[in-house]
Amino acid sequence: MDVSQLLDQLNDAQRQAVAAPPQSLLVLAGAGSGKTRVLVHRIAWLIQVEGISPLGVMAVTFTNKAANEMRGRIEGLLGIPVSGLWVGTFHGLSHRLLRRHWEKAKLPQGFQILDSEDQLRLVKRVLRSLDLDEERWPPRQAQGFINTQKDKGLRPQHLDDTGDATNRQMIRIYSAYQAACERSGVVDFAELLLRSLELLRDNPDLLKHYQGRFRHLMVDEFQDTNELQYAWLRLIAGTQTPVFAVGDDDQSIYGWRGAKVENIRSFQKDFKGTEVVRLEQNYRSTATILNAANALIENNDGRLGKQLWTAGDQGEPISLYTAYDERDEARYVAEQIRDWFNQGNQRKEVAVLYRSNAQSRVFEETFISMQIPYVVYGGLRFFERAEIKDALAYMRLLANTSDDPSFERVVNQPPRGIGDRTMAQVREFARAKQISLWQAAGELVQGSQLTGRARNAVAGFLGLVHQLIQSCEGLPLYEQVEHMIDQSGLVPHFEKDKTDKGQSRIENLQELVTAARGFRLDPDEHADMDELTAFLSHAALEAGEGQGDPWEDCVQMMTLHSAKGLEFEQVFLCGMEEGLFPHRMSMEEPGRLEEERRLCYVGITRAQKKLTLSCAERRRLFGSDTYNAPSRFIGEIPNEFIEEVRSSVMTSEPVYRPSAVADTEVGGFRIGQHVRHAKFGDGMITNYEGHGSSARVQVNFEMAGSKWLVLAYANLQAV
DNA sequence: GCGACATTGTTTTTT
DNA sequence: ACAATGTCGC
Repeated sequence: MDVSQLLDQLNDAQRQAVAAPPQSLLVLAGAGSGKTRVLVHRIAWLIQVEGISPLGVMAVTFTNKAANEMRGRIEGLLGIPVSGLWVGTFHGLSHRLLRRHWEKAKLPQGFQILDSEDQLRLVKRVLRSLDLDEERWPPRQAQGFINTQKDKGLRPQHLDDTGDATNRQMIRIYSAYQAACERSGVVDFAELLLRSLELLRDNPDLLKHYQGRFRHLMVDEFQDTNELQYAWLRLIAGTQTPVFAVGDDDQSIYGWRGAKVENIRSFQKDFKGTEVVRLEQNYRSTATILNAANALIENNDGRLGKQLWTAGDQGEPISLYTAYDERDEARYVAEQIRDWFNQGNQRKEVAVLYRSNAQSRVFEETFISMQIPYVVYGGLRFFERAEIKDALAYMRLLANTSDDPSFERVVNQPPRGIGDRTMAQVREFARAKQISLWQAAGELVQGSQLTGRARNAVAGFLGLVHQLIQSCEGLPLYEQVEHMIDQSGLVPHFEKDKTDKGQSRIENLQELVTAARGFRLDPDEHADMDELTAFLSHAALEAGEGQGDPWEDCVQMMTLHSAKGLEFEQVFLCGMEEGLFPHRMSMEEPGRLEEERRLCYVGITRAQKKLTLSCAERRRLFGSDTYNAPSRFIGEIPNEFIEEVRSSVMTSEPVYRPSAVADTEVGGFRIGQHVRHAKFGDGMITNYEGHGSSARVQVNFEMAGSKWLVLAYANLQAV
């Protein structure tokens, strides 16, 4: 393609970024400002104009989807398939390095990847082996601790024993967990990154090789990087390689899982001579929507600063619907969508966005009853289904018999009489001799420790896997999967469940064969792997699509988090209520509240033409009624952009609708009332939920701040 | 090994 | 409210 064309399609700021001299650059790309476009054009520019070989470019993203899209668009732009260009996720690229240099990384060649669920199972097992009570040491907390440490680049030996008993125990758990991983030849997600970082750091020749190879690094969604990812980037970049980082501090919504927006600031210090380019022209939304978004985000402190603008029209005002309850809210949205569709628009151009997944239910019920097709994003994905994970565990044992987590998973799945008793013996034996469960089981069967029934059962399982290994030798991947499904006994086992659940499990197993048949080795991605290992890694790193039928014209339903990066002509932002959004768990801390606000900003900026906000006066949540005030975020949008709407039809609501007094009164107190508490002093009731003895009120105390109190115990005095 | 019953937690999610 | 675990008795 003609070089000049690369720049022709861009605005000034975009062009400045794309054609920048080869130095580090920070692109602050507002929502809808053509971020991916700039990234893709920059790569094309480097290859075509700067004469950089595709081999010299690495582009890192967070999701596989983003990586695939980027690769596709680069190839579209250049008109040829680009091989040798490393485009992938942090985890995918780390994985690639580890497979290529498994020996130097001190990993077994057939190492397997644990997803979060596998990891949690393993943590539980480690806790049991340390004889720790799960009540006192919640597995999830231990898992969180381990991942947090790894995300900071810390190994157990780096952690200080602060003298705190909890901390000491956590370090002990982390150590034991890590030892279990090493013995089994498995790595968790964080380990992929940390291990590859250590690989490069501890092998200067390797590091030099990769630093020499990659002449340019590109990072997408830079605001979402955590400490470890940023350290990984810095290591690979070294002192010479320019990094092209694209991000938006206003769209940082993953702080809760370790993302550090601060990395954006550090970037300018860590990479000397970094230029900053702001992309502020928005090509997505109407001026009204953008102005609302700008006004909202102004309420956050410490932003790098950005003002989105558009050359387009004002567009329609933002609608605000205040519903009686969540059913009324869903009904209103459904009607609006029906009208929209009847006016000749597509349903798939409409998104219903909410803060938490539980909110989707009412919408689903309403859409079904009104016969509006919809898709919900973000359920269980294909490779995460229990039956698929069972099947994959068998396949993993074929690849690596010392994979203890997989052994544990299927040793008695389907049930074959190997109970806790027997497994306890096997585990103990394995621990004593420092060998894998597989080896331990083998030796126990050989020896005389196991008796009659248990011995037969274990021998049966070992024989089954042995036989699978032999019969799969040299077969194409999908035939291996077929063999495994035939011989494992999983199908007869699931057949016992006569419900459609059992039926669908069997269908999924069939689907796994299809997936295996369709699996193609990618020469870049899977260079150092056999077909089975490549397939298993693919399954762990790319869990497959959630639900979603791209052919049907469906309303799109998803959480605000999963909406990031997407756009729709019409967007409904639902459940705009204090406690729900901002979520109750994030309301107290200023930092977390700001993240909620950014989430709202993300939601608003998804809309191209029309945005509707909705909230409900009463909402049934966790079994009891809650009465939430409208979200503060609604108030942060200037009134001039908002138009309150009423339902077009009379609802049946008045039948149940209690009087205003009854509505806001509980146990003799009402919202707005001033009360006194023995310990917290004076305050005002701002909210309540539940009835009778379980009724709780939220009181904003003058001195002690906002608290939820159970009315029955709080002994509040009216002031 | 399975079904019945109790307990528990319930923001967001990728890899 | 409700689903997803965990526990217990046969």
